Amino acid sequence: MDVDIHGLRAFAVAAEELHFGRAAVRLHLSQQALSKRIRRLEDALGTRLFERTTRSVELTAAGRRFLPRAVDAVAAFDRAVDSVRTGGEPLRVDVYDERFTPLRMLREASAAEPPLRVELSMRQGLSAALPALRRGEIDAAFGRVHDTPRPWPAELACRLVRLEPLDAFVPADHLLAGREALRPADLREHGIAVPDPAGAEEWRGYLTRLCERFGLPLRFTEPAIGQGHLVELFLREKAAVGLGERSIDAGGSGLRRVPIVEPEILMPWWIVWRRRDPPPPLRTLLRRLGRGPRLPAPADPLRWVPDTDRHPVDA
Amino acid sequence: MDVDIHGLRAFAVAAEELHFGRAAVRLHLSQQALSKRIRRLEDALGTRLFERTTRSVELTAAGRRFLPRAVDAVAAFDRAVDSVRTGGEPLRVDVYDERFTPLRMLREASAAEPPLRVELSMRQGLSAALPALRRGEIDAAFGRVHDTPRPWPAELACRLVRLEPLDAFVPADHLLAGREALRPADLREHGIAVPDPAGAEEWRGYLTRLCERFGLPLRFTEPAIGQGHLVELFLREKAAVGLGERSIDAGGSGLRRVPIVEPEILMPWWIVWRRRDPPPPLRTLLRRLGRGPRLPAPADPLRWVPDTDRHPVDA
DNA sequence: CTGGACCGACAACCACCGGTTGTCAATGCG
DNA sequence: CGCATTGACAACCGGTGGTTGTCGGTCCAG
Repeated sequence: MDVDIHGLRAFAVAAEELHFGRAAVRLHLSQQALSKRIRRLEDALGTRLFERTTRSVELTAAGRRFLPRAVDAVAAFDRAVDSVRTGGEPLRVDVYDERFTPLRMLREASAAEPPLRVELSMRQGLSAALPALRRGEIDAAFGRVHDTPRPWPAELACRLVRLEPLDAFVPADHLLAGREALRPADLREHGIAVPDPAGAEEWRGYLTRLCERFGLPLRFTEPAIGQGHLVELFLREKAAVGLGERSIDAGGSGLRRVPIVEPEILMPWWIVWRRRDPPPPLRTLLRRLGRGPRLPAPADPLRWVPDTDRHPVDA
Repeated sequence: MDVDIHGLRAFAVAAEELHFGRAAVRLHLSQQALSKRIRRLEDALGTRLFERTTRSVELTAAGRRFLPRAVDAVAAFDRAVDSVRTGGEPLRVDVYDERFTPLRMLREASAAEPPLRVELSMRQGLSAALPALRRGEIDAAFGRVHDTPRPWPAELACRLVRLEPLDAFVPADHLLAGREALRPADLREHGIAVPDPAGAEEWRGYLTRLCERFGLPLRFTEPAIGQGHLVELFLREKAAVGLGERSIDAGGSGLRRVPIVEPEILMPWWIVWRRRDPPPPLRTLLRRLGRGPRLPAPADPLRWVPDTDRHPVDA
């Protein structure tokens, strides 16, 4: 049982409103929670701050005496917090490429309260991002950790943060364009086309394993530069099916998106960082990204990742 | 994840100590809990406040910027709480006996701003004070924690707060009255006389260890009731030397005080309280009493305490 | 008088917070 | 090399503080 600044703030707002329901709304709590909080404060202070009836709330003499001091303490607290909140270093994160999920995840995570300042880089693959991470040039990188050079560097930690479904993208006049959904086996006679992952060996490895697993012919187009270019590359395909993240915006381009199901083909996104002494904004980011999804079991008929991705890299 | 005043207080204390272990003691936490609390604060603020190695703790630039603001916020918070707390319950403290150091220490500490309301008791020994403390009848007690019954109760915390020198007190016509200072060995042929500590086994233990260490004959007079009575008891001694705290006022009584040096004989005063949820006035008192003195090393030629007193009781 | 609206508080529930203990890794020193 | 010191990680768990559901008291209109 202890007095805390949140109690003082709750008291100050309730004293201003003299109505627990309105004060609760301002504090983003339920009325009951506010009632409890004020009660706890009174118990901790050993005195009543409000006289309450079912219809009115009034300050006691002790409450009136306390109010200016409480307001002062809350203001001093806010000043202290604000004095340091504005001056932090930006978090430097590599998001692989703008077309993919990491950028969106990072945007969402960094926009929550308190907002994180973030500096982006797009090295298009952990081959380039991991050395930068190890040199301290960036604080974190998104990518696929399997099919990267072994041994995995001991100073790096990683965590799976997303399994992004891949869908088929075909021109509107493609044979498969009218389908509601496709199974991987449906792609076998057409084959798939994706932009060459260039230096990103981990994604080349992923695609190779995907096509081996489902017996799909694989062709790499020229590397894509931005989403618009990707859409163009897919539109050029006459037979092969473009394969891309579900989040790709194909609207208005003449490109049609068809979900792949049974199993969904999942693209595993991991975040990688230096284990030792991560800066607090990175901790905040990691917390906001959460514990990540569960990997599908080997025999899961509904979701697929490569077998390699079920094994830990950072033993 | 939220910033709170306890985080600010932890930061302020850690910034003052620049040593997490000592700061944790002051805050009545384990070191790990403090480490975590600081980490949480840093995460919530989005910036590092300390640079830590296994051997040193330094403020960052952000930490230095934040510190005065944090101190200000904590002070404003304490002022607010204390402004309404003056109507709270008095702090109940046992000071052993009016003749000794604890009463003076408590008076000084409680007189500081904001003043603490205190209720005294004098149970003359931790044998009586500890059960009262455990029963919640008092909030704290002063005494010597060694040579008390084992095991030390887990719910009780303690801290050394003073090492009070003992001096010799002799009638003006005593053989040793003209001396500027005495060494313990000088007392050997005369022996020492002190009032019987009655139920205070911890002080009986202390005196026994003292006399064993320096080969001093020890005699207990009748128990003393108040300082005036103590002075009378010492004046009655023909050969033996009275032993008492330096702070005893012997002026105008015909009693002469002679310092004991090389080594000074130090009386260790500890404060004891229930670990769990100490009331805020007790927190304030503990803060004002400070970290306490350093115990002399075993081989220190200038200051002496019993060997037992160098070992922790609250393991 | 009755029914409905308003308002703060009680009760039950539970996610998670923040403490503890145990242990580890890094560092410094004799 | 062994030992001491120091901050942090890991596992654990009691309890905190929120939520939803409900209650009792009060007021007012029909």
